[in-house]
Amino acid sequence: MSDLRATRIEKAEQLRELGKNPYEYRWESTATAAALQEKYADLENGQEVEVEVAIAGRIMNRRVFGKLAFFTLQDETGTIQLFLDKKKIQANMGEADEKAFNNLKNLTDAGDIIGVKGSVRRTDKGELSISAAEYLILTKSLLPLPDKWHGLTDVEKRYRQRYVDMIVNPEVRTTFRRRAKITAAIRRYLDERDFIEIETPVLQTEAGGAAAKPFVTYHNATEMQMYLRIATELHLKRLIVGGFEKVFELGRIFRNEGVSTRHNPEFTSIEIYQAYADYDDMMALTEAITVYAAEDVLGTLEIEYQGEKINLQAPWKRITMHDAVKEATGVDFAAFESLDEAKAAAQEAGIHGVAEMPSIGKILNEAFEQKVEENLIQPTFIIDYPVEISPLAKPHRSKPGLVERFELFIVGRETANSFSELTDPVDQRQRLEAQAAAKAAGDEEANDVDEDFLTALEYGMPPTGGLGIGIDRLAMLLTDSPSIRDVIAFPLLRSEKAMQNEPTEEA
RNA sequence: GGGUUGCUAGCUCAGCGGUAGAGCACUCGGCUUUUAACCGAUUGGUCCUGGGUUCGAAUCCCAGGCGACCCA
Repeated sequence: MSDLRATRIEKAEQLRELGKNPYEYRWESTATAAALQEKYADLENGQEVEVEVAIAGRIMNRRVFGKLAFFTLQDETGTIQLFLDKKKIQANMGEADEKAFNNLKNLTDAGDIIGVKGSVRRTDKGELSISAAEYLILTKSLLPLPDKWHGLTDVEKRYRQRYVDMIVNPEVRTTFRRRAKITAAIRRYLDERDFIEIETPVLQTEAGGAAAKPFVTYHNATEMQMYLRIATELHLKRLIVGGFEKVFELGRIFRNEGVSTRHNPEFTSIEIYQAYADYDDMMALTEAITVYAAEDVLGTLEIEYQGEKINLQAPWKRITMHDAVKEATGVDFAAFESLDEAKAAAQEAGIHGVAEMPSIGKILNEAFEQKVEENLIQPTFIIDYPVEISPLAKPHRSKPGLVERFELFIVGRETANSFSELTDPVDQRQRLEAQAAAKAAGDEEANDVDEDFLTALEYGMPPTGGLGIGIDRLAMLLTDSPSIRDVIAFPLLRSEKAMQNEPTEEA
């Protein structure tokens, strides 16, 4: 199907022969489509305003008559019609180009990018338009746009060729504009409170700070195997040791895991650490940041997600993991003396896959994931986790066996995770060594001991509250997007070409 | 990992064992108030790939590829 393309290359060539550059250098606009639509909303049909405006954008649609043409022009803000009258264009451009109007008819296509100068007028039929006096073709497009009516709906194509998706589905651009506003709002909020953003390494010799399988890579010059970070936690804590009291990093994290509507192997988190604070402070901060971002982006705290009404008004519900599980299953895991007792009760309550679990804490967590998580629609802090699943959190000040940790759930999804950070280097070493042992025993989500991190802790870290927020999931919530791929501009997809060169160590 | 499902023209889709189709887009002709412009004519295909069954396969079967949704 190179016919269309060949025709357009030929048109570009014709433009060159006419002394025009089909790939121009610059254009100065004085207006945008949306601003004009707003400013002249009350202009009556058939009325023209004698102002000169300059605008540029992509031709989305062409309706061409013998001596008159209507183009739909799209810029980043929206669309506006071009009213192209042969007489007017020839009167203005005719001296230099006697075929100016015909060239517009014959050498432009839907998809081309064009600059236009003219006056503002509302046509007899009521469409606000720019009545063109002159135009300049800025970029000749060689490929046809998708069907002007049905657009681009093939999901795979939309992801693989997101630029086309963005051209023809304006709501996609709205989503990414909103996502940018979310991250900007969060940074502004933190900046105003004297948090500073410090960039920590993506390439690391030890992956740590989370339970996840890392991507492995190799640095030639130092002959080191390296990992892409799975969290920013351990380096941000080093900064706290170093004397910073309020730090954060909003950036990309990599986990070598599957793809789903909630997971992409690279995603964005923000981790925030505040010295002399604890997880109660972090709960308040989580609420404040989310509320601030929602108000900035949506102007309201009463939002709708996939048809469900969500109220972000703080304070949010807080409930311990034990109580949440007890409410849902009737089982009180705090009451068990032995692992077997807990397993039996869990199985009785219809919780699957607990037979091999090594601790009551893991069973509790499993019960939570199976019976509670998906029902946490309104923002809810689940607090006080078992120590077994929280190797970086400080022991609870009053509840043995638990740590001071919370996770935030909204629309059934974990959206934030936070602790009073563990600052005892001896305790921390024991817990990391247990993780390393688990890795040695085959747990792919466990990682080795980061000795340098422990050294840092031994120099002394102040009491610290830490918080991680999943930016993609927050963006999904605030853009009403059902899939994480909708809020990632270029989500990971398998290569279209079958790859034969993948190394698999699986036997 | 399992289940369901999709892949046909640039786009959106129909065809489901008997000569590969429609609308839009493209090309050509006509047209000064259209907005899915209209009227007329034309053009356009690795039916995802590879095997198999059959006189005959886009269609049925097997394997694979790339997606989507659901489940553990």
